Amino acid sequence: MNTKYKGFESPGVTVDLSIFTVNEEQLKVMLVRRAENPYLGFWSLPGGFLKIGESLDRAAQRVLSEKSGVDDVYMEQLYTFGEPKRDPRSRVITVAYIALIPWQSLPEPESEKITDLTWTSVDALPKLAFDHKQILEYAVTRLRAKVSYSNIVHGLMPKQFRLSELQSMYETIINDKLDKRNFRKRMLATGLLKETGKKDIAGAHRPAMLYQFKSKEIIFI
Amino acid sequence: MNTKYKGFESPGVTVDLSIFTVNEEQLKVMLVRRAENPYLGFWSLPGGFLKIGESLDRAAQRVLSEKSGVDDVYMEQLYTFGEPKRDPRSRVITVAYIALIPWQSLPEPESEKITDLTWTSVDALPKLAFDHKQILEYAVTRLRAKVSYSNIVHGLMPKQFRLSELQSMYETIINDKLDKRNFRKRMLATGLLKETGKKDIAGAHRPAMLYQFKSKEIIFI
DNA sequence: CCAAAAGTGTTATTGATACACCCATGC
DNA sequence: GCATGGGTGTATCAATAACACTTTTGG
Repeated sequence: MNTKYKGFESPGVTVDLSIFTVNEEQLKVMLVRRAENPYLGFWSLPGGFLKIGESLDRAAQRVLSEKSGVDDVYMEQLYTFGEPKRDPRSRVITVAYIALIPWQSLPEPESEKITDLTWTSVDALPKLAFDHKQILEYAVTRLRAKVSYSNIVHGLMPKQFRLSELQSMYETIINDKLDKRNFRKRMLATGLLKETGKKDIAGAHRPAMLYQFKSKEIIFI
Repeated sequence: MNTKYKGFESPGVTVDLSIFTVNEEQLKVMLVRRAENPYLGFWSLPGGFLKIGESLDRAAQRVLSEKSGVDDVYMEQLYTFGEPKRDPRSRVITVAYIALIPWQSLPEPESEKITDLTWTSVDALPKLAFDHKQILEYAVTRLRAKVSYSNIVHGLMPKQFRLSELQSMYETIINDKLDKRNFRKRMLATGLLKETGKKDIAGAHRPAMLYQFKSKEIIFI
């Protein structure tokens, strides 16, 4: 039931998050299984109602933190979806956000929760509740576009990484191969990276220099 | 007063529009004078409450049409602003839109309305109600950015125009001078324009070819 | 003939792309 | 010594930027 506000019926307001990570060379998104109607049992984007004293960003942070157990990750508002019939119960508009979490930052899942939360490749999505498929497609489009004109991948990388890992991150998201020499040249030319002095000695091969981003800033390139 | 929805108090939802036009080589935005509290008498962005059966886009269209008398112009969602204190009465979130209207498409203002609606240069803004200054700054930033990587200026041009008028439009928005030869070369190279065959013979100078956009599509360049 | 805006090409610079081999390590 | 990934430079091509004069008209 919607209620009157200043003579206008007031819609419900939610936030919904497309929380991305990259693992096993796949772009994955967090889905949660709905525990109530409508769409009981369907997978959906994590979300929740806006609390009355809470900013939109803060509501998104709250949902992120509740579901992922992490905080202090890259997040941005995506778009606001407000078709009248998008929620069959009553009028609900949703402010969609994108969040990025490095796979290495995710806490181990508690085994009991494992059936109602999952990380799914964006190329193998199940049926989703509401208009969440549309929202997610929009989020993936934005993410893919932004990768090519910003250093937004920062939000998906661990603190320290090899350049080959960074390249793999780009390749996974844009779904294309890049030239190694050109990639390294371009990345180092941005001046956004610094060597850590450490070397990664895992594996039977020449050790790799580890890099990190100089700053958290997301910059258009 | 906000009211409960599913156990959550539900905020009010409005749409607010930054409606731009260009005239006298200035980027101008429509402001309306508030006729009620809060901010009685202040200038503000045109806006209104979302009606319960209405999509967000449609609400924005309605406001646009009511205030400007035009329809069928370029419009896009900008961002959703939801700080808890942005409206002193109670919780209201607003979905902001950008709209572009060619100056030539605007109907003549009726003289009685002239005191509560104005087109103001974005470089000479009065104090605005609510957080409308912040919203408008964000809108201007988006518009300026988008001009350089899309043909969004289409939304501000009349049906037919000289290339020098198109160049002037770009220069006004990005607030910089462009090289005439390079500009014309680049514009024609996009393939988005076509000659109309007509010539503009106004003024004591060589007549100019008139061009128009082949399609309404906004394209990233 | 003068003022005003229209129209037009070439060169230099910069950035993007294509491409193949040697290096350091673990086993 | 071999398999694995790390690391490096040059040549070509494409896009962008800089730059000045002639043309057509009205008055």
